[in-house]
Amino acid sequence: MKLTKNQQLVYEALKQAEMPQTAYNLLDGLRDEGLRAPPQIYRALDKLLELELVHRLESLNAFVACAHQHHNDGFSAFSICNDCGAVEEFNLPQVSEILSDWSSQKAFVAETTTIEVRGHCAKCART
Amino acid sequence: MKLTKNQQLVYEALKQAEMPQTAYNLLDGLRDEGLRAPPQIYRALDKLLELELVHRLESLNAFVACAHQHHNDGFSAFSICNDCGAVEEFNLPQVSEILSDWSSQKAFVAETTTIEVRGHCAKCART
DNA sequence: ACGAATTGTGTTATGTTATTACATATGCTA
DNA sequence: TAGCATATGTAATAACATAACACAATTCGT
Ligand SMILES: [Zn+2]
Ligand SMILES: [Zn+2]
Ligand SMILES: [Zn+2]
Ligand SMILES: [Zn+2]
Repeated sequence: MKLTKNQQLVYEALKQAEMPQTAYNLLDGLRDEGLRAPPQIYRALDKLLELELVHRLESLNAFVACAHQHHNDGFSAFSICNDCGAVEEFNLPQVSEILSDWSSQKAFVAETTTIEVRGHCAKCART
Repeated sequence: MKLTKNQQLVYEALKQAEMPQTAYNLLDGLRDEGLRAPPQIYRALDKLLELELVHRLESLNAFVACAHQHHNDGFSAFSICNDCGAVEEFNLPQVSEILSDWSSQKAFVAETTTIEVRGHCAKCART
């Protein structure tokens, strides 16, 4: 799967970043590369989300590169520290399983499932 | 627990509504009651969220009244139809359990956990 | 009952996030 | 090489959320 220039720029920027980035963060960081307007960022993000190379953190309005090799099941789960902003992506097959079962029962056709656990990371909780 | 006038207005509006409402939807609906500016809505919502009488649907930037009697575990889960916008709140204790275990292992202190399953409801998927 | 502290309110202005609309360009394929 | 789908650049605008300030109401200890 070949990414276009803007898609690569945004993807690389997200992989470099150690923290979630908003669209406007990304835009600021990529001005030198010639990106100048929000749609350029959002369009690249749309494609990357579709490919699941990137996830959107709904509760932060921010984006991260997928921490795993590549998945295409539409499931993602994160813990997010309210103090330092650290984010960790995790995968709990049991949870996916239970949610799939629930969907089947309800005849709901799931496309994407997002889990966001907000609180305090080990480091911040210690203080 | 006693709600103030604005909090009651917003809460009632959300309970009446059969669909998730954005803050600006609520504002429009409550102009006749004297509410005129976004902060009045957002402040009421903040309080209602804190009491968990209301939930925020992160992926929609919208709000719903809690479908359950009252819970205070910070945990909520929804299915959201991308076609008709219908939302269903559900509760899967097993999932809460697994996520709690994961948090414990990671020494992550969870405050609120949100699950949003997006896709197509039974009715919309049939067509 | 009094004053202080806290909480809620009303309002204006502003900040942040995301999309619409339209013109142009690029790459593929019939 | 014409047509089509996809990508890009740009300006303008829409949608969502908060900051800051003045004032009113409520709570609580004395
Ligand atoms: Zn991932
Ligand atoms: Zn932290
Ligand atoms: Zn609830
Ligand atoms: Zn539906």
